[in-house]
Amino acid sequence: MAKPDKREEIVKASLELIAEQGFHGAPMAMIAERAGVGAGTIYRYFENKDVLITELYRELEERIFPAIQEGYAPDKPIREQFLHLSTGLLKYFIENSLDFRFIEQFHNSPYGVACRRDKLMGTKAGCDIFHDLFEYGISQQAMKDLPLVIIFALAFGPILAVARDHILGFIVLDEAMIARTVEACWDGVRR
Amino acid sequence: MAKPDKREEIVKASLELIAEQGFHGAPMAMIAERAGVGAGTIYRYFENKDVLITELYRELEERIFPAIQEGYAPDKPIREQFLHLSTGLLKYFIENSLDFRFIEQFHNSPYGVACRRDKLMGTKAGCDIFHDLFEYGISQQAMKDLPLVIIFALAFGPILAVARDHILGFIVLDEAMIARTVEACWDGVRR
DNA sequence: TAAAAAGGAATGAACATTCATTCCGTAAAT
DNA sequence: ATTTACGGAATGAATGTTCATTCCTTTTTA
Repeated sequence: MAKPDKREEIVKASLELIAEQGFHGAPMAMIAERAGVGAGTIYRYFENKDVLITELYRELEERIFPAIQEGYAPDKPIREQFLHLSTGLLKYFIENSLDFRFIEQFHNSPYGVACRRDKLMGTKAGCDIFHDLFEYGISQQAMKDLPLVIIFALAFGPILAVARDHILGFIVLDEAMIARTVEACWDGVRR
Repeated sequence: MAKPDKREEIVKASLELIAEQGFHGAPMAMIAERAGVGAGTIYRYFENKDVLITELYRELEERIFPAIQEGYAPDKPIREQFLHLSTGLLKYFIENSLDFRFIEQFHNSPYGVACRRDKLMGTKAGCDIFHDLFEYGISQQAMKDLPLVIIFALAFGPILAVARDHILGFIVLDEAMIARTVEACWDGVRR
């Protein structure tokens, strides 16, 4: 239990500190302290800080995509599917604000650009569900015939912005407001 | 002419370096070098790096808002006004990608949060045109009756995402595509 | 008791900022 | 007209701080 335990503590401490303070409010020494380990110990589990951060991001993705697919029914109408996935994503971010904050930091950093590129080029898995849904939606004329990148922007742009506003305390999103927001996103992409 | 010249060089160098490399690819020494001044000279014009960055942001805002108001006609229908302003914003970002990249960096940093807070609280000027338009649009039942923060998210979320994708080279936005994207944003906010 | 793991002080690189000095244009003095 | 004095602008080497990373010692495990 000792070994995986420490690793986990380190990852958790990194997530918290980076989410709360940004990359630069999270020096290795502080991560070590919060994780309750020595500074050198981190390097037994992660080659360097970059690897730690990249690994953390990977682990978050692995949590998120299964979570939002909960109860996903690929046979329902496109609109329903869209609402289901988008609502799931927004709720996940609201309920796991540390994850959201970290991911935002990550995307707005040198790491993030390479990652985005991989994703769009299809090199990387993860957004596949959305990717497939959008392609299907367009082919069925249920959604606007725009490049996928733009559909992604129309769908996720507002979701991320709203999640940010909620987490920063600029607004309180209850069930109803979440539903109305996601509906509005659908209005943006639907034909 | 000598005095404003140096200051301007410093601001320009900062914009370029921060936009291209992020805050951390822009040490003061490098800014000084690119500006063609000594490292100490920067401190004759700006108290410290924070002040330099904040000042730079302020100057950018002063350029942007007038630019997108070009030809704005407050008597046209709400839809037209929305399309005009949003198109202007998107085009500005595409044509001034350094500005866009810097602003994104800024918003995703400790500076940015305080700034957003000020904006939403109405403490800060700038978004007034949008603010007013949205409030009017809602009151006229032309736009969805959602909190302003959410309307902002629906309108600007996609615009910023699309500008980012264009600048990173994931897509090429021509006139037609810009128009279709902005129309889609309108679909998101309109009743 | 040997090997693996953990610890944390020591190291050195990167950085923002400072400050003693130089430079240069203007103006007073001769 | 030439020299001298002055003051603010500019400079960049020096400083002190903050980190990521290393390395050697101590502790735990097998």
